[in-house]
Parts: sequence; C-alpha cells; structure tokens
Amino acid sequence: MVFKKRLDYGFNAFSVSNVPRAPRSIRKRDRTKRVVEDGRICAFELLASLAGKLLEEGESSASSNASAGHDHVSIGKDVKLETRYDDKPLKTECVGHVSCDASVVTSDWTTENSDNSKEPKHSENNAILEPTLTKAPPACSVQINDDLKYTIQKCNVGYGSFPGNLDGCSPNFGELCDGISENGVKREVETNNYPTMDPLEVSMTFPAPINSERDVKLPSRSDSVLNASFSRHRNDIKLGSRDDDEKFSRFNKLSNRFKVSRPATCIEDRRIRKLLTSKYWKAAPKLKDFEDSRADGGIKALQRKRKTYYDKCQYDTLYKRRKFFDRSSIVTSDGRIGSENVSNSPEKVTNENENKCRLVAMSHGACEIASLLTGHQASHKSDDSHVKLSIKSFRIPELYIEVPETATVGSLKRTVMEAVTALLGGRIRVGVLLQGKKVRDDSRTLLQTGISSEDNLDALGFTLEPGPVIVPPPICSEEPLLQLPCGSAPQNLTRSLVVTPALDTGVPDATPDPPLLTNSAKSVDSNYEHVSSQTDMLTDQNLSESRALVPVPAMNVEALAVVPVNQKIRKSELAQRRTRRPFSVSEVEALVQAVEELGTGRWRDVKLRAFENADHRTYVDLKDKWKTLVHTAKISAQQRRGEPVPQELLDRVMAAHAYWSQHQTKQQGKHHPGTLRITDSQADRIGFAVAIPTITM
DNA sequence: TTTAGGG
DNA sequence: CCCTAAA
Repeated sequence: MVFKKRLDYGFNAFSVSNVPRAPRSIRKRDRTKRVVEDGRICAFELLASLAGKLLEEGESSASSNASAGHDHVSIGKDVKLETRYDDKPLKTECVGHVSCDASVVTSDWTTENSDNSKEPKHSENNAILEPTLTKAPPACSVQINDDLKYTIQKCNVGYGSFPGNLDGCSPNFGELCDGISENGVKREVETNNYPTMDPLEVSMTFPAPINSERDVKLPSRSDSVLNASFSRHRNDIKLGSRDDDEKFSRFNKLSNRFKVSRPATCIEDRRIRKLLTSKYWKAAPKLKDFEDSRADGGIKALQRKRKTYYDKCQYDTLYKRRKFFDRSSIVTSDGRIGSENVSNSPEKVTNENENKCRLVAMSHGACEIASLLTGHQASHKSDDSHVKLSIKSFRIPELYIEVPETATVGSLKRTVMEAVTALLGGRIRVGVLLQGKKVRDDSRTLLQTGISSEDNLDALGFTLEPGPVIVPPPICSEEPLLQLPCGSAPQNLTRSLVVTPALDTGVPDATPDPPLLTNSAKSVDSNYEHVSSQTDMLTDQNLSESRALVPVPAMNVEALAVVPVNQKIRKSELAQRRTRRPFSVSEVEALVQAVEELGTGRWRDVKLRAFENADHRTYVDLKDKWKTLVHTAKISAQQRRGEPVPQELLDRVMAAHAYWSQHQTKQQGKHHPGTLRITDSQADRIGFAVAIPTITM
C-alpha cells in the first residue's frame, strides 16, 4: 500500500519532457541532395583548378615540384599502354588524358552479358553481374559516352590538383612507394582513385583465353557520387590516433554538420548490406564478388555514418586498396615474361624497386603483391605425401611501359608499380611451369605432373598471367593504421583472387581446383574445404582482431597462400562489427537522466540530448543500452557482468522504465524535465524503486 | 530516418 | 551490437 502510493506519486512526478519533438521533416534532411551537389560542385571546382594548374605548368617542367602528383601527371601524359595477349594485341592508347581517363574511369560501364554459359544461374541474376573482361573495346566507348561527365568529376575529385592523367592512380603510387605518408591529403588522393579502377579493368582487355565470363554492370552513379562526396569529406578529415574516437568524432562534427557524404553512403551501405544478406548470395555465389566490390562503397558509407575516427581510416584503407589495384595506363601483355625484368620498359625494374613495392604493399596491407613478387622458388618435398613449395618469385606478364625521357626515375618506378599493381589487381591467374613448360592440365595431380618429384621441384615455377576473372577491388580491412601490414592481406587475397570454379577456366581444362595464388609453400592442391575454412577463419580473425586493435597475428604464410573460392567468405566482411564500447557509468548516468526526462520512445531525442557528441552512440545504441540496463536492473548483482553499474542508477532505470512503460512514452511535450532521485534502497529489493521527484518545474 | 523488437 | 519491419 504504502509503496504503491509512493510509486504512483513518483511516477506522476516524472515529467514529460517539455522539449517538443521536432518534426522529423525538418530534423535532418536534404542532406542527401546537398551532398550530391556538393560532390559535384567540388568536382567541378577541382576540375577548374586543375585546368588552371595545367596551364600554369604548361611550360615549366613539372620537375620542380617533386610531389608525386606532379610526377604522376607528367607520366600520365606520355604513358602509352599497350596490351597484348599472345597474338591478339589489344591495345589502348590514351591520347587525351581526359578522354582516356574517362574511359578508364567509368564505373558505369555496362556490359551486356554475353556468355556466361557456364553458370546458368547467373543469368538469372543479371541484375548483379560480376565484373569480367570486356571483350571488346566498344564497351569502353559506350561507357565513356555515358559517363564522361562522371569521369571528369572523378578526376577532379580524385586527383584534385593533379591535372588529368591517364591513370588517375599513379600519383598515389609514388606516395605509396615512398611508403609513409599517412596524411589526409595523400590518402585522399589514393582513395579517390578508387572509382577508376573498375573501369580500367574493363578497359584493359585481356583477350582472355578463357571462357566463362560474367558481365558486370557496375552502378556507377552511386559510386561516383559516393566517391566524390567521400573524397570531399576526406578533405576535412585528419587522421588522429585510434583511440581518440571521441575527439575524432567531435572533430568531424564540423564536417558532419554538413553531412556531406552521409546520405549517399548510407544509402549505399544499406543497399549493399541488403544485397549481401539477400538470397542473391546463395543464389549466385558469383555475385558476391561483385557485391564485395560494391561493398566497399557501402562499407565506406557505413563507416561514415558511424563517424568514428578509425572508421575513416578504414575508408582510407579501402580506397587505398582500390587505388592499388587501380590501373590505368598500363597494359600488360600476355602473360609471362619474366617479371624480374620488364624488358620492354625503358628501364629495368630493379630489385630495389621491387622491394620498395613490397614495402609499400606491406605498409598498406597489400601483402599479396609483395608476396607475389617476391619469395623464393625453392621447394622441397615433405616427408608426407604433401608437396611443399616455397615460391620465391612469380613471373608476371610482360609489361609494356612508355614514359618520356624526361620522366624521373621515381616516376618510372611508380609507373612500373602501377603496371604491376594493375596486373595484380586485375584478373590474374597463376600458371604453373614445370621445366619451362606450362602445365595446362589442371586436373592432373602433382604426382602425375611430376611436381611431387624432388627433381622436378627445382624446375617448378609459377607465373602470374592475365586471368579471366575480373577481380573486384578488395575491401580493405578495417583499422589500417593499427593493423599490421599483412592483416588485410588475407582478405585481399581472397577477394582479388577469388575465382569461381566455373570461371576459372582460363586454363584449357579447368578443374575444380581454383588457381591458387600463393606466396607460400602451401601445397598446391589444397582441397576446397580446407581452403574455405581457412579463409573464413582468416577473414574473421582479421576482422575481429584488427578491430580489437590487436595486431593480426601474422597469418601464417600457408594461410595466406590459399585462395579460396568459397562463397561464404564474405559474410563477415560485409558487416564489420563496430568495436564494442561498453557504456561507462557516466554514460549510463547520462542515458538514465535523459530517459527520465524524455521517456523511452524518443531515442533520437535522447541521443541529441545526452550523446550528441558521442558519435559512436547512435540512438539505436542508446535504445539497446536502455534495454540492457532494464534487464540488468532486474537481475541479481551476481549475474551482472562488466563494469558494475551503481545500484542507484539501476534503481533509476527501473523507476523510469516503470514509469514510462506505464505512460505512453508518446504523450510528450507538456511536462518539464524533472529530476528523479532514487532514495529508497529498500524498495529496489522488492523489485521496484521508488522515485521521488525532487524537482518539478 | 526513427522506432521498436528480435537476434 | 546487428538487422529489420514498420511507421
């Protein structure tokens, strides 16, 4: 009786917030549009500035400024790329940077699916196509027409002050190679390049000897927009220390206010997520690749939304990665001329260069490249029936690079790097050479082929050659900064190298065995199951550990070596869980306070009121936290985990919960916020707290 | 975009 | 925390 009375009193005392809920309509909207416009405007501005810069630089050599950007520019102008595949020369020559870029950049390219006979089911899912080789140049032109505009934008955005280049990515390379810079500007550049990648791949044509292909349709609009906005956003971002989420958040707030990129990204993200989780997955494994690539954007969006410091980093990494694989003006010729020396290029690629590349790759988490390029070739047979191989180096396709005589060595290196990157980032397959002969029969066992023989192992070689599958740009793993260089490698490897069996028909008799790109001594014929599981493990590990800021244990080489063709690999990648951030007591206090005032149905307002500066706490988070608090308050202290929440707060939680669950949270708007104070420590044992209003206005 | 809930 | 159906 008494209690009840008091309770009632208390409840009544809860005041409904006097803060009227703002009409959602005016809360936050028009961001999306604004964003888009922003991006465009920005792009144009950049373009304009670029043009101006170009003019200025017209006469003076770009030498004075050693910035990669400049170098890049110069190279871009003169680089001629030529691609040849065996007897079929395919070649692309960029005459006009802009135009060329356009062709390359287009992300919208749509190719009609021509022959995907191998995988009928795909046809059903035409909506999402996987990027594949473009058989004919025509596609390019089409795209160009359609997307020239976009391309330009991208160029602007991406390159900022860099005058149009054939390959938008080059600039980055320089930086990458130098390896160190982490500053926002560089990152920005790198990231920006990402969009061009797909197109490039498309434009780069490897007369794929192979069969099944999928045509891809890449939605580019969103990409471009996304990209643009993103890059723009990036301008405002500075990298901070990982732990400074809060600071970071605040910092970002400024830019966030404008929500430049959020809309697009959010949408994208959502869309992607949906795709990812949708049945398409299962229906069309292939799609995954595609989706993954798309996911990049989505993830970005996602992260952006989260606005956490390192989320941004992730973005950066993502873009970087893309950049990495972005190619542009470089063409590779058939596949396999010693990589050690790029014979046709003006200069040889030196070991130094390789090392540099490796460093770069490592620093950016693109270990795969390094792996591919380095390593020994030594191999030996193990005691058991497994053949263990240690690959020291891969031969890579011939690269034909043309650079002006005035180009600097550094620019040359970058160019080469790009070429290599493009190659690696593109569709490549691994070829096996035994005693100089290419082993084409994938169905043969190592034993049958003689690879198991010690004698032959010495004569065993691997090559990288243009493969039939277009590789979606790898999504970079999160927390690049903290992550160990190789942390993301697994993902990349899997992503970039994933080849579905069906597609993996580059070799005459394709077999279930997917081509493996390995940098390790892993036995060549690993079985699928193993592969997939490994991959999954790796992926997960990567995700979780990196998130936790725990250095990803160097994946053992073996693990990395495996290139799974599995489909379930990605799930984890898509939804990168946010790092767990337990609510502190003070946060709980703030939450309780806000809920007491606002009720339990206005989480957005709660967020605004008590966590506006905590970008990592979304209203959904707050709602969830409240849910758990209520639960926590109901269970015994012994059952509670984590940082103990003061009983006083739990009492308030219970009181507020009881009050608001009894009152429609909805009837807000009239009351004043009051301060509730739980004074009764006896009551809580009984299961409810007594709330005594101390202040009622 | 928010809210409300289930997982 | 994530994911989503609803609103």
